[in-house]
Amino acid sequence: MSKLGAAPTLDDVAKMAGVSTATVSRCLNSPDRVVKATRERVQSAVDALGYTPNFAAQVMAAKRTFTIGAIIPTMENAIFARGLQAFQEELHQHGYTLLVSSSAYKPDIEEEQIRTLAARGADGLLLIGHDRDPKIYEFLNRRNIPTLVAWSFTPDAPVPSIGFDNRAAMCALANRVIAMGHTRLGMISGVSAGNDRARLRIEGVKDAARQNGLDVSDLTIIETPYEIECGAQAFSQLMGQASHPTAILCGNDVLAVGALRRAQEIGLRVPKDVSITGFDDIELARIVSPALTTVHVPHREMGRKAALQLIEMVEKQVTDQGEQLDTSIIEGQSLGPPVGI
Amino acid sequence: MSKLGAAPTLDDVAKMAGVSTATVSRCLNSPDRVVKATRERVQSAVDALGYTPNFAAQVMAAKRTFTIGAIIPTMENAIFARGLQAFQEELHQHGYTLLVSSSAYKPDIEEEQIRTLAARGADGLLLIGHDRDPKIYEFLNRRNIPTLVAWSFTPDAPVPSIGFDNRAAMCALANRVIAMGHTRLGMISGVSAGNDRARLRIEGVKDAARQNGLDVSDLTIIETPYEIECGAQAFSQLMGQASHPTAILCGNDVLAVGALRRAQEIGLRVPKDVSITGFDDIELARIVSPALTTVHVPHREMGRKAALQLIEMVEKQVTDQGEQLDTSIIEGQSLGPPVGI
DNA sequence: AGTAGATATGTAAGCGCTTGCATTTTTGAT
DNA sequence: ATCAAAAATGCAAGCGCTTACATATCTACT
Repeated sequence: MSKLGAAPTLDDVAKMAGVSTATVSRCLNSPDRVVKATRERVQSAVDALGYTPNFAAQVMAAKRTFTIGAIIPTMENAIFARGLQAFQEELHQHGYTLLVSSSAYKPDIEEEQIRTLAARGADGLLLIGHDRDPKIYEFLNRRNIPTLVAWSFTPDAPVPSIGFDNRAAMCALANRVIAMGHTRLGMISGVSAGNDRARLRIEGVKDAARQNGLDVSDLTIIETPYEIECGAQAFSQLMGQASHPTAILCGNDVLAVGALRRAQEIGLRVPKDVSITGFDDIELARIVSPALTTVHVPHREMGRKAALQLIEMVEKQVTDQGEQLDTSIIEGQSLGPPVGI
Repeated sequence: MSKLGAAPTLDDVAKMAGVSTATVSRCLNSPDRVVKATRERVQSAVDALGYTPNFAAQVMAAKRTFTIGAIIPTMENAIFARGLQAFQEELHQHGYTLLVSSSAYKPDIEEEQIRTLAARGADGLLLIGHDRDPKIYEFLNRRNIPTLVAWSFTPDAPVPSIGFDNRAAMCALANRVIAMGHTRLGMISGVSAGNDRARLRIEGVKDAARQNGLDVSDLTIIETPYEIECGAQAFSQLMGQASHPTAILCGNDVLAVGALRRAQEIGLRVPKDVSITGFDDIELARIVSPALTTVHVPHREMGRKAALQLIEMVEKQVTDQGEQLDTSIIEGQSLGPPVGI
């Protein structure tokens, strides 16, 4: 018997069952290669000892971890929660474990975490968005770690992606806003540096402006971290302008909720006095009143498909193109026609 | 040089730098035990090769992972997010990595995850609440894995805890409600089986009722999962009763938001027609209107202190009692005096 | 009964790292 | 210069597991 406080090992089980460690290992990993009587003897030794395989040792010997790493920008709000949950569930179905960490939208932290996950032997990696130092892609490539990007689909990026067209989605929403009669648009965007989703959503608004003959230079865009309070501040800033916008497109629902709250605080009626739109369609968007008009993103589907594709990449060593998912516009009550001028 | 696609090893670095693997290891782990010239030579080999230590091998050899595991009931809503974030930050400060998984409030999943984390060599574990199969505590004890419970403080439990007195906190809130003049109380609680927080909060409401001479058997309590929609349904159910409550205490803010939304959907004004209270003081509580009257829990402080204490348990092999934190009542606009009968 | 072929089990070589101990080199006091 | 003590480095034994290969045992025929 091993020392107290130390976990029982394969060896302990083997001794107790009167077989070799190889047999115990086989009982656990490919039971059909072991005759029933032995298997049962081993099983009861396992139970008696409360044996659990040592993960590190398994990894060393088998060179597989059945672990997938995911690095998301934040856990503080719900943007990634639903998609990640679905991702996790699908992984679990296939016998994989998910390791999550969040980078707080900081590129250097993300890089450190990618290295950590690599060191921990992640069989594959899920990252959010494409924008990052090319050296990271080199590293991943050299290490031969299958990597998939989610929340943003771009066909010819260094790694395949599964997501949606942020630019087109935001453009569609902006077109809807303009079709309502708005000509003075404002935008509260997330910080676009190193964030392709934010960058593309800005482009989408600009596309719509151009398509409708609006002057793009009239469009005021404020970039700010994805936090409710920041959305509120940006809203004040936009509305403080001499000729303030009649509709404000927000880079995501969190910012939109901040803007909405501030609007109500300063006595503006939404959408009567000002329209506000979001992006993502997180639960929050439907809870506030008026409910947000926003872009629905198929989070669960994205998470599930990302898991399936990543597993395929890991197991088959193939790399396909990825997949583009559709978004749709959710009609809330936060968008209406402009009143007066 | 090792095979392509394989990570460089200590050996590769050692060869390139012309030293032994022991020296390379020391360079990385206790640089002061190596003379400067050597250290620099090794460092450049490390850089040139893009070497990252293999985590599994480190764990096997050193028997330490510098990893702390945490199992929380859910990531779907924000209840644990802030506390966990603080926990993580503090761990990071001390060189530890956090491994999180969520059990979806299912005891068997939690047990499996505890075993998984143990197999992965977690140096310590953070669990939420005390209620679980005693066998789990035996297992943890046998394996000698320092464990701390958060979100609920109970002095004489199997493992130390850092949290607050759920019962007293809820009792204080209920007293406040009763002091407003409410006599017909309803409660929408989380599922109390295997959840001491939920159970104690129910007790807290009962305590307050008794203290004020109300008939406890009049108190209708509905148990339902912690989801917005469930809160909404429970609200309908409570208000459908012949003599419905004038104030509804919810087991947490998520349920309260569901109740609030349903109230508004069916045209009840809060707090004029019915008062609603929450628990936890998550961001959501302040966003809805009217803002919730709720119990503030010092999430960040709890997370931070949990990290510090757990690290101490891991490093010093000591086990102190834990700590009780204070809660306070946040005055929102969802609680008011009852109107009419 | 005898034997080829299949099936079950054992043997032992690593996987990449840390670390106690042995050895070599440096240091500094004589 | 000399030598003991201190500092730097090397050697090699594991850590607990998987798995290729070797060996033993069992089938089902002739």
